[in-house]
Order: sequence, then C-alpha cells, then structure tokens
Amino acid sequence: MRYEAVTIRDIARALGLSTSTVSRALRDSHEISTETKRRVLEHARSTNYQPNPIAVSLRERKSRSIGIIVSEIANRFFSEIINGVESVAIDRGYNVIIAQSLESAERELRQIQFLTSRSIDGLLVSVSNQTEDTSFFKELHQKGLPIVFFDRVVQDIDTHKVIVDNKLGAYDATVHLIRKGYRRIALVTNVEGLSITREREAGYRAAMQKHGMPVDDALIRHTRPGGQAEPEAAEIIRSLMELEDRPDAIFATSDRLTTGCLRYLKKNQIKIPDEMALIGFSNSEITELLDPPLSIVRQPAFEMGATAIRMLLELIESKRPVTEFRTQVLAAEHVFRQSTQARAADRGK
Amino acid sequence: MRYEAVTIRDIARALGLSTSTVSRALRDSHEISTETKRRVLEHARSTNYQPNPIAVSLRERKSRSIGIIVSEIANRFFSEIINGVESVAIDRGYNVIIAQSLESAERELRQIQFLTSRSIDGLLVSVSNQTEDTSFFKELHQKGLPIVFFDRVVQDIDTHKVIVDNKLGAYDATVHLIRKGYRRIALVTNVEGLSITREREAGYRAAMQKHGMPVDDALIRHTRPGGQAEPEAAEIIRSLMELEDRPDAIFATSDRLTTGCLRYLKKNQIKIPDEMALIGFSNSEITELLDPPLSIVRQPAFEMGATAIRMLLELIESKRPVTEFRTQVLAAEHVFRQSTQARAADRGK
DNA sequence: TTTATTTACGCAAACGTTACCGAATTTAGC
DNA sequence: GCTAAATTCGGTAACGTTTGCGTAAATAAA
Repeated sequence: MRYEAVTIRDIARALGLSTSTVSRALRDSHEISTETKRRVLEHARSTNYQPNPIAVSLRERKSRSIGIIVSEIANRFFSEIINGVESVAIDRGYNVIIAQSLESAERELRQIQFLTSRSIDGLLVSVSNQTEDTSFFKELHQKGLPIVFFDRVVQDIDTHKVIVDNKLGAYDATVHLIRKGYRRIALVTNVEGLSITREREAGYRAAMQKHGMPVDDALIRHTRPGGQAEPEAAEIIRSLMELEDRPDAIFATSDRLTTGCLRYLKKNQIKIPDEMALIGFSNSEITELLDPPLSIVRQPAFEMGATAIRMLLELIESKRPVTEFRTQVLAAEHVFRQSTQARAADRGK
Repeated sequence: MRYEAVTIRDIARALGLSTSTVSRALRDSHEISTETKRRVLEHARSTNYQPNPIAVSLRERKSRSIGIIVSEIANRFFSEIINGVESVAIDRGYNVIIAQSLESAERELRQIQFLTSRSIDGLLVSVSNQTEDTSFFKELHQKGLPIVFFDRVVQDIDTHKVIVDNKLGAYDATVHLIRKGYRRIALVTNVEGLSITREREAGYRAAMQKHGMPVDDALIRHTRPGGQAEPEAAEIIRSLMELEDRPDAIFATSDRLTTGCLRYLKKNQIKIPDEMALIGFSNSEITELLDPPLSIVRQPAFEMGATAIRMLLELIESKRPVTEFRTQVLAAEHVFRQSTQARAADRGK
C-alpha cells in the first residue's frame, strides 16, 4: 500500500507494547502469551496491517524475488514456461522478475546485471543463442547465487537443470518422417553451440543411422548466433532448394524456425507435404489450424517452468549448501498431422 | 550480488571517511571536494560497489518496481504488451512484476493484493472479464497508488488510460465485411460489461446502421464472465448455425475468440469464407499461415505497453499530485485476407 | 583583527523489521 | 519457605542507505 501504511510500531503504540513483542506476536512466537497474541492479531487485522516486505528483505538479507531470463517473452514456449514459474512462485510468496535477452549476448549480460543488482534470491536461465562466454554465470554461481538452467543449459556449470528429452524427441520425429517414406530429411536447427541443438541433432543422426540412412551434412543447417530465426530459416530453405539432390522433408527444431519454414514454403508455393514435408518443434496452440495442419514436437513448457522454479526454491531455501545437483528430463510430446503425411506417390501402399 | 557485497561502510572504512561523505560523494553532491569524490568513485569502481536497492527502497520509501496484471501471459497480445512495458522499464531502472488473472475476479483480487503487498510504486491493469466490483481499484487509487489502465479499462476511475480505437477498429472491420457482400454479420464478442466489448459493439452497430443494414440482436453474442473463450466461441457458433436465418459472416473480437471460431468452423467443415466468412481481433504472428489465411484486426500491443508504462512513470515520478488525466488512443491495424474474400457467388462482379 | 561566509566533512536519526540479551514476574520443585 | 526455572515482555542493535544538522577549518568581507 502507500500513504498511510500501518507499521508494527503503530500497533505497539496503540496497545502499549514494544515493537519486539508485536513482531513476535505476529510471528506466533512461543514466548508471547496467548492473550497478547490475540490482541495484536486482532488489532493488526482491524487496521489491515501489512508487513513491509522491503524492511523484511533488508533485515533478512533476502528479497523473496527471483529473476528469469529467456530469449523472448512473446513466444508461446517461453510464455508458457513463465506461466509455470509464476504459478508456483506466487504460492510460495515469491515474485518473479522477467527479462529477455532477445538472442543478444550483450543484452543478456546487461539484463543479468540488472537482475542481480536488484538483489534477487535466485536465477532461472535459458541462455541466448549468441552467448559463448558464460564466465559471468560461473562467477555468480561461485558467489553462491542459486541458479537453475532450463531448456538451453550450460553444460559445465554444476547446478540443477531441467530440459526435455531433446534427443529422443528429435529421434522420434525423424523416425516418423522415415516411416512416412521420406528419405532426404533436412535438419534446420539452432546455433551450433547450444545444448538443445547438440541434443536434437544427435537424435536426428541416431534415427537416420539406426534406419540405415545416410547422413548428409549438406542437409544439416544451423542458424547464426544472434540472428533472426525466421529470415534465417527462409535463407536456409532457399539454399536447400538449390541443391542438386533436394531434401524431401524438413525437420525444424524451434518454434520460430518452424513457422519460418512454413512461411517460406507457402510463399514460394512449395506443396506440403508433397514437395516437402515439414515437422517442427512448436508450442503454438493453433498448429492444427495451419495450412496444412502441422506435425509438431511439443515441449511441456508449463511443467518445465514449474519444475525449474521448484528446484530453484529448493536451492534458495536449503539450510546448508547443496552439492548434489540433478538434471530433470521431461518427455516431449508429438502430434503428427498432415504436413508429414505419406507423400502422394507412397499413399495407399 | 550475494555473499560479499561491498557496502558504503566498507568504502568509508577503507578511505577513512564517514558513510555520509561516501554516500554524498557517490551521488555527486556539491558539498564534497573533487579530490574526495575521485577517491571514492575510484574505490567504488575497483571494488565493484553496487548500491543495495533494498536499503535504498526502505530509505526512499519506494521500490522502483511496478506491477502489471493481465488476463493471461501466454497470449500474444498480452505478451507483446509486456514486451513493450519491459523494454522501457528496464531503461528507466524499474523492474516489472507480472501477474495474471486468468479471467477470474477472485484471482485478480488475490494477485493485486500480492502485488501491493510487495510495495510496488505503480500498477498497470487490464481487468479480467469477470470483474464487476472495482472497489479495490478505487481504494488503491484513492490511497494514492498510481494506476494506469490499458486495453480493458474501468471507466469510472479517473486516471491515465491507453486503449486502441476499438470503435473505429470494429467499424472498419464490419464495413469491410459489408463491402465484400456479407449481409448477416454475427458479432462474437466478449463479456458485456467490458469497456472493449461496448466500444467494439458500438463500432459494429454504427457500421451496420451507416450502411442501412438491420442490426439483429440475435446475431450479437457475448461470452460469459470467467468462461473459457474457445469453448464459448464454439458454443456460440453452434447455436448461430441453428438459426433459421443463419449468419454469413462472423466478426470475433478477441484473440482467443477468433481462434475458437476458426477451430469450430474447421472441425465442422464449414467452408470459409463461402459458408461463413471470418474476421477477428488477433495478434498472432501466423494468421497468414492459417487455413484459410485469416483477416484480422491487429492492435499495436508493444506500443500500447510502452505508452502505458510511460504514463505510469509520469505519475510515479511527478513531484506534485497529478489531477489532469488523459486517455491515449492508438490506431488498430487491419489485414484483410482470404477468410473474408467476396463469397463465391459474388466474385467477379 | 574581528566577524561573516563558505567549504567539506562527521554524527546521528530514520526507513520497518527481526533477534539477541536481559529482566521482571510467575510458576514449579522440594 | 526459598531457590530454580519458566514465562513473558522490553531495550537495543542491526540490515544499508540518505539527510538534516552541527562544526571545524578555510576563505572572504568588514
């Protein structure tokens, strides 16, 4: 509240008590008589007393707020994650301060500095696709700031992490394409350094090999660090189409890449799936309404967010320093639709 | 930062000064000698001194954080707004605490209480579709908490507001349908009490009347407070289809309603636009990829968010109480696509 | 020289809490 | 009955910062 804001001192004065007694009464200390407690609680309620969280923070040396940085809020995957984070944070009395890197390493650093300067109790991080130097995360981690990585994790920092089973998710999607008769499957994927990229690429490769299919490196394309996913996806497809031996299917590994591919294919009137099949990671809620209905790999984003903050609070509220860290792995979900139907030539077989 | 955290006192001790001198030196006070300032600044920089924002907040009696409540984060319209808010907040050294009502009046109240209990300096509000009782907003406003309403505003609270020109936006969309030859245009709109509902409905009515078309109240449908937009939209269309004199076009007035309508129409294989045209408010970035490409009314969400927080900061940072309030009106943008093409029968005319 | 003014700094209180240390009063132990 | 132990409360310092006030030294005005 603002102007009046009744304090502990007000209550103390009104009841002829000391602030320490009131404080203890409010926190239900055993060394305050039931009668006094009753009077204090009663008066606090009637005056609508609200403890001043800033004073508490100063005293307790913690802010009960945590920071989260994602690449972009206006992205269904991340907004669902934030949703999950938010929902448990509120219940536990924490507030969450959101920042976005917009895939810029420099902006990421600035935002992290801002967050830490606001004395947060912990940090939830999915790194930008441009960050190579993770030393400031390491510094923060060493200084004792609880950090939990999700989605795009940094490998060599030992702390809790939560990811989806990217390898299996990509594996299954690739196998699906193979089963539908596609042979030259292109992988349109993220920046090379990213954990999710490595894992998804590994899943793709494993599926191809397992099914005795050649892995053509010309069909594996990464976006550039810091670049805009949609135009990059377009450029990638354009160059793929110039190949002598064109791909017959595309597997895109992020929300933005998927829509970028779809947009390019439609704009250039490349028939899906007949000329080119398409499957991609996406958390959009309207992929079934697209033309054609899109096959997707969906990540349990809400759950991921909820899990991440639970792990973070575990670190924050732990009495003694945590040394055992774990990586929680969630399952991805697949929805196969028309965009990866068996090609016209193969149908009815 | 966390563990070490160098304070003003540390600097004072190291330099043989008092904390007040150091404080003043850091704030570049005129009553500190240039030499002393230099030493202090130098030492502060080398030890990476960061002022403790919590202590400052306690002292200054303000938190440099603002709250925002929207109905749902995982909605492109609102996430773009938050994006706009975020971008200017960061620059001005504020952080934003996000809350969502999920269209529940009760949850809205709880969230607002949480926000205010965290002693925010100001509040950005788009009310839930279920809130009828706005007394707690009034209380907060009277107590002096700066509030700016955006999108869904509450009329009888006198403060800054930012909205789009809902009436004109709806008017133009309706006129578009009329020009394309549609005659029985249904309005699938939000809860009745909402400001945006009234304004958009007014635009629809004005357009119909202006073009000499009868306004059939049977074609104007509102959702129920607190309900889920998508299923409600489906139910509304279902009942519209049972009408003797069916509508030939639908104008949906929110993101979720629009996709709800589209989903229902496709599921029931109602041809768009031949059996039913569809236009709707939407901020989705992939409406052109839908089947069919969707005509939309798009709101400048990012700009709306940026404007809202600028107004809020104006209130917060004003020296004397502000009594002159204004309502900023932004223009909606239209994109007409296949879903509102002239009907087959009319084409080529 | 004396007085007034400026310059440059320190002291201490305050923001609203919590927690340590006492101390007064009541209750228990025998 | 007296000592020991609970019970219940108050005083005070502390979290890190800002700021009003006081004051010594240096400078200017008389």
